[in-house]
Amino acid sequence: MSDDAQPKRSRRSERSRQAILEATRALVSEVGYGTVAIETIAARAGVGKQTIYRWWPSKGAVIFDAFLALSEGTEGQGVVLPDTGDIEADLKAVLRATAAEFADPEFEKPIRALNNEIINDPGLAAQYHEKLAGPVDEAKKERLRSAQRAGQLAADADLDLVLEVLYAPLFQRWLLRSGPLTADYADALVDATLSAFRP
Amino acid sequence: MSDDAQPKRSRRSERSRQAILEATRALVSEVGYGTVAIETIAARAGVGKQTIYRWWPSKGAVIFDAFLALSEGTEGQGVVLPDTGDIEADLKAVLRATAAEFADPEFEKPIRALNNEIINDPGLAAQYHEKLAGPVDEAKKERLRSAQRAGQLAADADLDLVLEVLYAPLFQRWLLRSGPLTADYADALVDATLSAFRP
Amino acid sequence: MSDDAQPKRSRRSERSRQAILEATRALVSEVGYGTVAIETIAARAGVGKQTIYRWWPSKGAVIFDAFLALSEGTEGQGVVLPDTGDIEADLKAVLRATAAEFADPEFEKPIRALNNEIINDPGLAAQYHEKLAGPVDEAKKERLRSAQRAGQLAADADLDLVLEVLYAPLFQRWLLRSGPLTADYADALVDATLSAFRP
Amino acid sequence: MSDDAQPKRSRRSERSRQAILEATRALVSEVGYGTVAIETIAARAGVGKQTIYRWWPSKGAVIFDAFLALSEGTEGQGVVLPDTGDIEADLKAVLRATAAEFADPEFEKPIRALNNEIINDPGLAAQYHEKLAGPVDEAKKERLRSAQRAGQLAADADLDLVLEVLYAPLFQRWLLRSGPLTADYADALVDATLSAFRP
DNA sequence: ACATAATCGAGACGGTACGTCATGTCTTCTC
DNA sequence: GAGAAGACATGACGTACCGTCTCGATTATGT
Repeated sequence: MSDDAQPKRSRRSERSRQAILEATRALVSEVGYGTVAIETIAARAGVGKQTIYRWWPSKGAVIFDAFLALSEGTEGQGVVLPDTGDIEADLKAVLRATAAEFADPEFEKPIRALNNEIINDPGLAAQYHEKLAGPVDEAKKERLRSAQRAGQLAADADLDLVLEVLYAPLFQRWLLRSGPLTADYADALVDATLSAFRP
Repeated sequence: MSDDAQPKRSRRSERSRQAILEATRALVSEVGYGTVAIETIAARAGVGKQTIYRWWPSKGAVIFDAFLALSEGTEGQGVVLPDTGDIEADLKAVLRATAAEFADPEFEKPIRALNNEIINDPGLAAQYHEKLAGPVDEAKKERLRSAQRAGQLAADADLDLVLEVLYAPLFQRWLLRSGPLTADYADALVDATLSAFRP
Repeated sequence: MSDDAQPKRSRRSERSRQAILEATRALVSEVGYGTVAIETIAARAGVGKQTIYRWWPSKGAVIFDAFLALSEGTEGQGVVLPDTGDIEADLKAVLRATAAEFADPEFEKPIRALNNEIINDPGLAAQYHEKLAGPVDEAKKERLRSAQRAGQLAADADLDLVLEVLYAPLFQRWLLRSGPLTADYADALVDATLSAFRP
Repeated sequence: MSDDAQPKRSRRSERSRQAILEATRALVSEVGYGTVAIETIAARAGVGKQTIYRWWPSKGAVIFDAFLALSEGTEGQGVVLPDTGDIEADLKAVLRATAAEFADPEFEKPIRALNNEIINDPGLAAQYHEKLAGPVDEAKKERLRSAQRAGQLAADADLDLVLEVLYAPLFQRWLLRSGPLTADYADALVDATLSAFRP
């Protein structure tokens, strides 16, 4: 997508790349996924259409890269979850925050746009897991491992499964709009999960 | 969606309606969601475009109705889950079947198309919960209630939550392609869920 | 190009057709041939591009039709050349007028555009001879026949050849800009032609 | 066109210049005028686009130069027409040869391309008359002068006019495809011309 | 003999127009 | 009067070239 193998080899214009990603981010927030046209992105970025087609294979790839660049800037080099020693409290804090983020109408359109791309393009899904979800999940699993060491979680629990039981219901509710994303709901999910994977 | 209050009042052609829904189903299976054009549906159904626009507000609504009609035909009037008295065995059977269905490439495109509509259109989401998910979920909850009565599940468990913990991880794996949908995985989900909501 | 075989059969919009031809005429006069874009014609005519592509196979065909329609309107049903009985005087009058028309910068761009199309498209050339040049040439030949009857022109002269000897030098001078188009030059051409085909 | 006053001053690559003209000639023959793109010429010539833009002001200029170079190579330093003492026979031979050349489909596209440039670009037209048509016309007029001296042509005939009456009808027939270019036609033109300018 | 600057190949860039496709509306004619 | 057929204005698609603009990498002098 955005190769950095031989960084000096390409004559690609960094200026244009940034402008395109920035315009994409703005437009996705404004009008949502389906309505974003490549022509509009190009116009907004002050760039020829060909410059987009030259470097990205599809609209989805541009949108994905826009988010990728955003998160790269945001995270710095790593994500760490709070570790107060109380796994229940820590998870509830994190899950409540996630629920709140999902509930924020501000994030609605961009996150939906991103998910739309991932859902319909296996290639982007792979990228998503590698570049975006992967590091975050690893941080979460690190916190769970700490809980295992503290005897708050079964030592033999499959941490990927734990994460799914914890987060998938929240994600599904948000995606399918099948229920409210309240703090209570977040708490209930943590309770259920910890109950399922008790030592 | 397209139902009138007075069912006999409309001069609508049932013949055309069926042809449209059938053509929609076929085309979604063949080419996937994004590529289905209303023009193509009309041509395939041997119907004027206006006949589609007259009765459905959007492409999503047509696709949704196509599935709705399908399931109405399939279900007859109700869904019942097996009840051997062993909730664990019954759930594993059901969840394995669901996992297998998701894994079947035959169902891939239509189900993804349906979800696509639901995800991006709140109105369709509501319809989905009312007409499609609702009855099925009710059947599942009936089986869970039976388990509660049998003392295999906490009497005060929130059955909606139980269903989410059970199904959402499977749904998410499929949607985001984040992992394989094996029978073992289905079993693990049942185990975790029952462990979480043990009496 | 513009079939009139079954006039009632087509659902074609006469309004759009006229608007397109009118816009084409205007644009050709304004910017010349090479610069006229189909997009611009469509925009000026308040018409979708597809409406142009639906009815004309090429830009050249549109331009040609624009002129065709113009001349159909102009001519009414026939062209007649003056016949004072003096072929030399009559031809000089006509040829001077033609030279003056060619020299008029106002007609420069449109006529060059038309010739451009004819030169590069054999199909349009055929149409040109049938619909535009044909009737005019016939009128000219009628005058020549009158001169033959009056004994001012060889009775066995090939009238097509006479017309070519008379007009082609003028046309070539104009097209290749190889010399001035004066009244004297027109006179000299008439003299040479009459001299060549004297009885 | 691209010649400098001081021939040794320029660091221009003769190799590239030749490659460009050669590629242009080949492409014009293959695809005709309208379709030749500068990008294609550059690619075919193995040359950067800028090298073309640096030395020629327009596509027309390149095409024109391609022909100019060709004819310079062909002619050597001068053109001479046959002079057997019989002007009629000599002209018929020459005009038949010209008609045959025009009729040769091999020459169709290149000559049409050249004329296209000349017709639409006054600057190129001037160059054409000076560099290409001029010398040839001078040779033709030299033969006509010889005929005048031999009393086969009016001594006061305007030789430019004679040439036009002789050649323009042929040129026009070819350009507008208004008739066949036969040997008989060539003969008829010579007859008419000589008849017009008899002493 | 070599530094130095013009020229070269390559090709990315912001653009314009292309010809195609699908949208949703409107019109015409048929059953 | 609903329906099939399909023309219409609109507007995005992805492609082809335009003419300009860097990029190193050769040349080819002219001190």
